[in-house]
Amino acid sequence: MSKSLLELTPVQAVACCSPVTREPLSADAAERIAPLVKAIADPVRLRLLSLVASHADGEACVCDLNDAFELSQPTISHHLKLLHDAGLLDRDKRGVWVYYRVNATALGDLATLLGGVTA
Amino acid sequence: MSKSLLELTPVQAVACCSPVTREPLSADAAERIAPLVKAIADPVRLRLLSLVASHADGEACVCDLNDAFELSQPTISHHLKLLHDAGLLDRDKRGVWVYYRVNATALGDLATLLGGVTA
DNA sequence: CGTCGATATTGACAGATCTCGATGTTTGGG
DNA sequence: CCCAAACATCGAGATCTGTCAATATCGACG
Repeated sequence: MSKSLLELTPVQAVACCSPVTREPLSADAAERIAPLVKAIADPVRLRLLSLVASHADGEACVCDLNDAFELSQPTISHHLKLLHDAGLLDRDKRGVWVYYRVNATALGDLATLLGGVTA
Repeated sequence: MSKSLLELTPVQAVACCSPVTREPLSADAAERIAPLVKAIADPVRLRLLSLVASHADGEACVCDLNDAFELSQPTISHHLKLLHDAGLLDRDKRGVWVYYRVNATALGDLATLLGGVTA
């Protein structure tokens, strides 16, 4: 992997912030938050997230996910990587198969950040 | 405006849906939700939203917003249009000035949709 | 070992997005 | 009227993104 181990995933960089509606976001904070939002700003990734989240046992095998779309395997792999890099999906390789599961904390933080209402 | 009056803004098309984590999102629903998320998937637009939301009286004049960025006036105008088209910002023209205010319901719906946790 | 099946990575291309300068539109004032 | 100021729209250029085919990697199993 080309990414430094010292780097934070977008979601880690965001967990600290108060809701967007409370006080003006600094340019710096906005630059850190945007990638996280971008990660879910795509119909395929929204469905992937949703599929994994609502799957039995809370996890889904890539093979299942591939079958749910009329897209090539590399394309699904690409989207999963983006979600994983953002910290929204955790990955678990067991044998030849790879299972993804939602990082609920990450999603929750993001929702709180946006909502402001949701305490 | 080139947009039909019968069309829904992204946020209107989304308000009906249950959280992403509850059940698999249909391809159709995902296509409707994604534009709304895209609308806030940019650092400038996140800051604009935040600036408007946290502004005194809950509204901000474009002139104030322009001054908060080192970007050209057309660029800010472009981003405000995207947020407005998504249904996240309401617009109110008074004389020569234009005031934007956050559509709290829209933001709340979006947060709920993502969080699932937040009831 | 050699092969096969499951994922990931790479390289390339089309289309979307962000930004700007130039220009248009609307409103209030002189 | 005509101008100036506030904001929007247009057109263009550079960069980013989604997708695929081809290929690499990695683990299981004869």
